[in-house]
Amino acid sequence: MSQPKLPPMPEAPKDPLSILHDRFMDAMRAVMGEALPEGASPMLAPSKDPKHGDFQSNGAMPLAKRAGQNPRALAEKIVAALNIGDIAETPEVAGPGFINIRLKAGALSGALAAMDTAALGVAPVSGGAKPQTVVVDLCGVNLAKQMHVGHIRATVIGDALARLHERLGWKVVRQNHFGDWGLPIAMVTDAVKRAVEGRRLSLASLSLEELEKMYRRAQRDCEADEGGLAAVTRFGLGPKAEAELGAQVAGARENLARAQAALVALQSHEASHYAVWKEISRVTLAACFAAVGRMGANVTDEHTAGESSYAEELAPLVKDLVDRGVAEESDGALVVRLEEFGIKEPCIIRKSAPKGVAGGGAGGGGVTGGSAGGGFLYATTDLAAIRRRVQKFGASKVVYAVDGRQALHFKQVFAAAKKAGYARLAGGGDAELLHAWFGTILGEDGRPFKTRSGENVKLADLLEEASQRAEGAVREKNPGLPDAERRAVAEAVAMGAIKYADLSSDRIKDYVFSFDRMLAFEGNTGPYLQYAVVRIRSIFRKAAEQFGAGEAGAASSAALSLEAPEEKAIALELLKYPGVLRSAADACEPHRLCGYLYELAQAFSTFFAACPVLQATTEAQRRSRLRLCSLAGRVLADGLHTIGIKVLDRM
RNA sequence: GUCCCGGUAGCUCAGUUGGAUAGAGCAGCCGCCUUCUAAGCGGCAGGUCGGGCGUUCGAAUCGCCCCCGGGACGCCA
Repeated sequence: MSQPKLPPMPEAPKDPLSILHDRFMDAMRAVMGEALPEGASPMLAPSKDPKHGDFQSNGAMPLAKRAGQNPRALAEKIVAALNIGDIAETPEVAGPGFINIRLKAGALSGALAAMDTAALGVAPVSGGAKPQTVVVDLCGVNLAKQMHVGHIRATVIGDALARLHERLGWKVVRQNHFGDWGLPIAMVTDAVKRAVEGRRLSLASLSLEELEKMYRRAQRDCEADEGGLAAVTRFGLGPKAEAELGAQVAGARENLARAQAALVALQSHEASHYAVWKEISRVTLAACFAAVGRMGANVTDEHTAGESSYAEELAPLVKDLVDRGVAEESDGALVVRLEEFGIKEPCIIRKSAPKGVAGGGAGGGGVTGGSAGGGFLYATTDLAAIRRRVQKFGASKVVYAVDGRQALHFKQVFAAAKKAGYARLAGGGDAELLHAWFGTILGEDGRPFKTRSGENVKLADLLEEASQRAEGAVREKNPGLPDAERRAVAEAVAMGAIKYADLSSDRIKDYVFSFDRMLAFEGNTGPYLQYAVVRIRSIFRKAAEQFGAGEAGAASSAALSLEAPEEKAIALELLKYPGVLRSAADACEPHRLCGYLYELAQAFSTFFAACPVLQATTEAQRRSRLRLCSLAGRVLADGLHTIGIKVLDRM
């Protein structure tokens, strides 16, 4: 068959959209000459309604507005100057100045064949040069605490953003910013250490449940009810109340003092404290990696950088900021002022000196930070992290998958880092610092998702429940599956359902968590997408049975004929893939990819119902359709992999 | 009080630098399995895009003012 002549394609094939874009720019320049404004664009987009062709250009209208011309007349002029006869029919001008373009059948199949490569038409961002580095901050667990629903988003969104960048050829460094340092950590370390010494606890068999209880208790035991005591004394509520509160306050003060001593011991790596802390850390992370691994997120020990790993850097960092005049004193605290960034609230990097005991805070700077001030704060650690990520890891982009409530904090830290020069790139300019924030997971009552008793829902429990529910569903829908495969399928379906529910809506919004909806397996869900892949793979199994093992191979180079509207619709959908990936990564919005994959799956399902593949009327049609199935299947599988969802052969 | 984010069909959500008749899914109703997995497909019905004013050929989208909900606001992380 005669393929249309396309412009030379050295590396990645040019998709019809970028070809059209170039030709339109030429035509617009020809029509407007010098008057063509700087950022002018043909504003090409896929048409929403097939009646309006395959693509439309909306650029003539704004152009006419700025030039004070009649939009329709300008559109006509652009069309007259347009040279796209090789790939498209003569465009029509419609309405106030829309230009509708219909591709020639050969151009569509040619473009589709061009993207039928291992890379699926996706060119690496670096364009063959040395890949750029992006750091993705994700997961964010805390020592001695179980993961709960709140960690789903930081993990799943962060992992998806990392995968998106990897897919586009970035070098990705994942960083699990582990909350393993500071006074609260010292409290629980001290409590565990004493329990072990008192033989009430065995270090060898610590469980995270126990640790979490001890963490809460230790914190409570350090909270002195000073206000209560003052009130009791002032209002003379009796010696008994006074004595009870007095004892509470005295005990709390003692506990606090001991925790502060423990912090000092930890900072100097004193052996007995350090060993206990290390073991608590190990137990916490083991549980974290188990849960995260079950979800298929790639977060392990090598991606984990505890706050403790920055402890030694904080005092020199603060000194550096003071020496260079970046930080200044304010009410006894050290702050970086950010008015020049339009931020009123300064970034506090060291507390004012406490009246009584020294120490405390994230870094416990009261000890290592010298006598001039109090402890460091989490902003201090985050500044050190930016410095490490940009200057040591070489990141030109740092993405934080962290709860939206920290938006102001990150605004401050990003600005402070730039002011301090910690985000400066080797080649000049600052690294891009991006807070890819997300909203809260809500229960079906519209309030933050909690158990009936008001506790946080444990991540591990939630994953297990999803898996159980999915297994029931799989048993019902496909009773023929062997036990082992059924469990594997249920597991993949359950995790896919949870992750897709999280990724498929705009991350910035809160979303309502519902097992029933995500596991209904209907409509816009993870299982629907997995199912589309399963149906495609099933076709290929049957093809091998009916036509021999070589059939798939024969189809892979078959001529594509896109006659049925359902075939054409898939083709147009497939061609969007590279652009969607790029836009999702640029905006750090995985839901753009999810929406696309859902539309592709829908296009496939419609095709599946309308166009017999194995029962096609001719061998040529069968092979063309098989090739279309193959492409759809590979894009779906690639896209699902890119958002971290497993693909199955059967379900 | 200041600032940030939301408000789109009964419910859950999409809606690309302003573009054509605002789209899906669920729930409801009507069809479709002797043919590749019906976890599917086709169709019907469902909307003052929170409200108002403005900008213009054109506004869910941009500007201003309100209303409602959530969140953050210097020594917690």
